[in-house]
Formats: sequence, C-alpha cells, structure tokens
Amino acid sequence: MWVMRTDERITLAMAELLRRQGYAATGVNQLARAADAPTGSIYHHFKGGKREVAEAALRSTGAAYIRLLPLLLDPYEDLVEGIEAAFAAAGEDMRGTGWANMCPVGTVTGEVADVEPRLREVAGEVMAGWIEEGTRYLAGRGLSEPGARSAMYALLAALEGAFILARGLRSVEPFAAAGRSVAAYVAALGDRAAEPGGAIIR
Amino acid sequence: MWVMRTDERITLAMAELLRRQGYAATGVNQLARAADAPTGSIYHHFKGGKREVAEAALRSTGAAYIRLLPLLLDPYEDLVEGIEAAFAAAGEDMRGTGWANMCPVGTVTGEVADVEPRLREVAGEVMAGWIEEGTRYLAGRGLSEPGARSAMYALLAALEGAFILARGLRSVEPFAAAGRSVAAYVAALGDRAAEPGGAIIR
DNA sequence: CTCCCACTAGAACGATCTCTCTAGAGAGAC
DNA sequence: GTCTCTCTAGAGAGATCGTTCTAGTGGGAG
Repeated sequence: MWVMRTDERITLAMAELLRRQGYAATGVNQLARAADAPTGSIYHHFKGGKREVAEAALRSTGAAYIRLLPLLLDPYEDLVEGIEAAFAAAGEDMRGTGWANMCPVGTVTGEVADVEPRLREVAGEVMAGWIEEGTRYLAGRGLSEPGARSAMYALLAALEGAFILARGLRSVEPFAAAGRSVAAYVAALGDRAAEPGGAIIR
Repeated sequence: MWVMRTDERITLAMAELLRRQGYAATGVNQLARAADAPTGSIYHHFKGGKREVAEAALRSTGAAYIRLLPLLLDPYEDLVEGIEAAFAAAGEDMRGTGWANMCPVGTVTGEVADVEPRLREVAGEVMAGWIEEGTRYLAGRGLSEPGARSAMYALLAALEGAFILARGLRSVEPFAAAGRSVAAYVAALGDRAAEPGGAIIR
C-alpha cells in the first residue's frame, strides 16, 4: 500500500489545524501528534520550523482551493445560478464538519498578519493567485475582464466572510445570502455587458 | 483631567490587540503593558482571566461597530450609494492604519472558535445582534423585512471578508468590489420590491 | 487618628512553548 | 559484510505562558 511522504503528512496536518484553530494556538507538539511524526522530523523537513510548515500548508491549500472554482461552476450553464449553488455547497460542507472547515488562508491572515509578516506575504501571494485564476475563469464565462476581476474580489470577500459568520452563528444563512448577493452582482455585470452600449467597466 | 477606569483601559487594550494579532498570540503580560496596568489588576477586575477580558472586549467593540451603520448610511438619501461609500470608507480606514484595523469579532471567530467555545458563543451573540439591529435599520430604509435581513447577512459577510482580503493583499480593491456587490444586491432587492407585484421574499 | 477595603504591584509557580541535540534505525552502494 | 546518509525518535534547554500569591498603597468612614 502506498503511504504519504512524511513532509506531506506534516503539511496536511498543519493545514487541518490552521483552519480549525489558527496559527498561534497550534503547537509543534500538537502538529507532530496530528501528523504522526516525531518533533525531530518536523525540523528535519522544515528547517524554518513551525512558520515554514505553515507557509507550505497555505500554499498547498491555496492551490487546492482555486481548483474548486471550475469544479463547482462548470456544471452550470448559467453562471449566476452556479454561484448560488456553489455558496450553498460551501455552507453545507461547513455544517457537515461542525462549523470547523474554515479557510486556513483567511484564518491566518486575520490572525497573525502583523506578528508574522512572512505568513502575511505568503497568504497575499495565494490570494493574488486566486484573483488571477478566478478572473481568467469568469472572463471565460462571458464577463468582461474588469468585470470578472471585480466579481472575483467580491466573490472571495463574500466567501471568506461567510465562513466567519457561519462559524460564529452556526448557520448556513450567511452562505445563502452571500451567494445571492454575489449572484446579483454578476447578473448586473452581465446585463450591462449585454446592453447595446457594450461592456461595462467597473 | 478625567481618566479612564482601569477595567475600561484593559478592555480597550484587549480589543486593540485582538484585532491586530488575535487571541492566542496575545499574552496577558503584553496586555498588561498595553493597558498600563499590572498583571494583578487584570485578575482583580476579570476573575475569569484572559478569556473574560476577551469576552468584554468583543461585546464592547460589537456594540460600537453596529452604531457605525446608521452613522455611515444616514447621510445618504440613496441607500445603494451609501453602501458603496461606507465600504470605501472602511477600506480607507484600513489603509490608514497600515492594514491592521481588523474586526476583532471576525478575527477571534475565525481563530479560536473550536478551542475556546465560550468566545465563540459571545462572538455569535454579537453577530446575531448586528443582524437584528441592521435588519431593523435597512427595513426602515425601505427594504422588506426578509430582504433587509438577507442584505444584512450579505453585507456583514462581504465586510468581514473584505477585511481579510485587504489585509492579505494590502489593497482597498476588495472593499471597493465588495461594496459594489452588496450595493447591486440591495438595488436588485429594491427594484423587485418596487415592482407592481410587491415585495420580494428572499 | 484608626480601620477597612478596593486596588496596585510584581515576584513566583508550574505548565507549555519552540527549537536543539544526541542516538540510533534502515536502506542502498560497493 | 561495511560504510554512508537520510530520516526517525524523543529527551532536554531556555524562554514564555496563564495564573496565583503576598505585600503594600491610598482614600473614605467612623
């Protein structure tokens, strides 16, 4: 049977801990236990220690998350409808995991951007990548480039915020409302793009 | 000259630290230094220790934040226009503070909801209060009650998410886009409410 | 004045933190 | 077989954590 490499196990365990309890509250010993690896192995694979593990975890989950965008939206011919459905799916996933499945990138950014500047940088790079890829995707679905970019900013903001509200309120309602809001925005962008005057800029 | 009570100073310093570096990364000694109070005084005023101080900080900033809603939106006769302006103002405030002025309620919720259940509860109460008061306000501005509630969920989600994105990306663009998105949603709700058929539900 | 009590002040405690260090296991080269 | 090198394993160092504890200060009541 194939087994995961130790450094991958460590990265994955860190990502899981980050999204449940953040960076500062996660200890190296706890990480070692979760990854089923001794403390020494962590420092063997990640000479930068806890921070370097967190960087790797942010990058790896960042890459995984953006792949969900086409995965969730491709099945819907109507983009607006797809967005509402995607938000609803995210909400159900959160409910199913006991309101724990936060986005680690958002959690870490909110938590220690000042105290750990390197993590802020990495999170910023991941987010910028999301914007770029997401903009390309939405433009491919018919939005103007500036409209797609703006919609992507709005979508990510609504999504990250919905995670937080849902976690605090223990309700999927924030996801439902955020989805309707972003859908309305994309619909408005599309309407205006379809007008005789042509595409709208903002 | 009037001086602030010690417990108020402690609460305020905690709120400031929470929104800059979160709960876990904030130490009691650091809090004492920031509040200019000895460690003993903290435990005299807050027998529950660090957690109780955080609870007080969440409640007090929660009450302060919701007051901003009418303060920012009342000057605008057009609600949709006011929402865009309010988001822009929040973004500029964040830029002006070096991208540090997060919402402590959002930060703490994302960070330690699992590890500190009591803080999650308090954050949930604060958020629920925001929804209630905000719904009343938006209904007073002409939205149907269900529409106002949904808009409030969307507004808060977009706002909390914009804080995070702006902090990571060091840009006000997330606030601008989130503002446009929520504005588009409120406009759509209003349009439909103004239709001959009457108010829309969702 | 004395008494009282709210509060200040910070030393000290045990636990826990990140990180380092030494010892050895195990696979592949020769 | 032996040598080598990567990785495992966890004990330990040194700092810092949240909290408790004792001592002392200062202002108002009687």
